[in-house]
Amino acid sequence: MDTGDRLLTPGEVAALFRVDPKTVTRWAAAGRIGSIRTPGGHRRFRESEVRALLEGELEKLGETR
Amino acid sequence: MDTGDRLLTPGEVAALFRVDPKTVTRWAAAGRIGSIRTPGGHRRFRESEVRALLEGELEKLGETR
DNA sequence: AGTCAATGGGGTAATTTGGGCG
DNA sequence: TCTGTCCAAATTACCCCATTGA
Repeated sequence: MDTGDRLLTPGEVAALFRVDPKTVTRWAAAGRIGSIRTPGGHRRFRESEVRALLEGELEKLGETR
Repeated sequence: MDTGDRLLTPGEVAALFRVDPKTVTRWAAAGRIGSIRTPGGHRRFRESEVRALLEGELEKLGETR
């Protein structure tokens, strides 16, 4: 499985959780989710970590998507 | 199987059923409806599941829309 | 170089949560 | 048993505009 290194933008993560991109930024600032910074200061998130958070919740619904 | 449907907020689900958002929260807490949590603790609901529940009840009334 | 969508930062509404009460 | 409401605290959404990314 090599899906672990792909980076997601704040907007992509926000869409997965159905929240505002700004909210994802706050999660990063609060340390709830790890984030990488571009030289320009924009945040990027590891897909593996986001998937883990999301699917960790989805499994409670009995679906594998 | 790809059930990649959107997620709904408590308020949106409440509007569909014409109930108070608090009631939707109780449904989730009682396991009557599946729910996932944002890292901040807010609930999100699967549109497909909500629709299924809603349509299922509407059919009992012989309604198509 | 120049366009345009997305992001960051700051500040302010709106929503959600959880408990308890009726 | 199920639902609506009041409350305080926490989380999230929307507004601005300068900067970054593609």
